[in-house]
Amino acid sequence: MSDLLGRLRTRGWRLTAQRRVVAEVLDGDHIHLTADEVHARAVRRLPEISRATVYNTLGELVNLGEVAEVSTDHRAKRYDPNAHRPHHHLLCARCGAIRDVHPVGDPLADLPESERFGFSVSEVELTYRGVCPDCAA
Amino acid sequence: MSDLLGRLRTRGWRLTAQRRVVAEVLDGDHIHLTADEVHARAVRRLPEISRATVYNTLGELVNLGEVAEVSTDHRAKRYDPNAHRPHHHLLCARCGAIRDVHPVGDPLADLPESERFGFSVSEVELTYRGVCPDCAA
DNA sequence: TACTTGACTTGGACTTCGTCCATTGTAGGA
DNA sequence: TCCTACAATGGACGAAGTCCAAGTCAAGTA
Repeated sequence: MSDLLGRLRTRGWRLTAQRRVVAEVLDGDHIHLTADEVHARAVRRLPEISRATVYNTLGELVNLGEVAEVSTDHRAKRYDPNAHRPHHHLLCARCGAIRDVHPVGDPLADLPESERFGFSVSEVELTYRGVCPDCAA
Repeated sequence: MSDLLGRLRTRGWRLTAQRRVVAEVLDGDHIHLTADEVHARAVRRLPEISRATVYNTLGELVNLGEVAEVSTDHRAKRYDPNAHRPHHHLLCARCGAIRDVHPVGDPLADLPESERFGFSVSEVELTYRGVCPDCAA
């Protein structure tokens, strides 16, 4: 995620105050925010920024592969700035907390040809569910 | 899923026309329906059934472990009556089609203790994404 | 069989998350 | 500095899902 802005500029991204702020918010250690949380934090730095712009910008960042969307069932989608290092997610069924995890092995290789039904499979998403230490206490 | 109704009755479920219809709809080969699709099909058999009842009933079936919820990112949740035989999903990024698949190996075992961060992990959900033969054509 | 009661259903209002669009603003090249 | 195509705005809209007060009914009891 570092030097995200530089990378985007070379791809022809027009650099506006709003986009800069959204990128900065994601770049913090506030990981896995919802769009509304991103908006709330963005507003602290740029009070006039609109929800629509936050959604637009997040959508573009996802398309560009700079940010990953995570659907957790816990209502709103979350945005994960750690899109460059492949990883999966571990989430707490009680409070919705998310952690990035790195399982060993390659789940893609575990899907035999006979189980692919003619699909060209390109991606795997692995979500572990459990109870986090705080909620277990 | 067979004899679902019998199983539910022994668990103290009150058997109403509405619940019976929802169970029947899921029991068909129409797999992975959204709540609205379930409602649409239920209405064909029982015109007065309300959306709220469909949502309630689906929620109960999920709690009882008879039906699994699948979040596909493609907007609405889908309901999978095949909850008794563990499996994962393969879905088409273009049209949203879903298939049940059975990868080899156990992804739970692939998450080392050091990557569990104190969570008690109990479940894994594995989603393969790709393009189905129809959409590739 | 009729009665009773607590569980179930209803439908409409409401909430949340997200998209759309016409208008206004502005980044960055000439 | 000026132009213009791209971006931002905000308010209306839409889809998915939840909530609730009032009415209904399954099934246990007599």
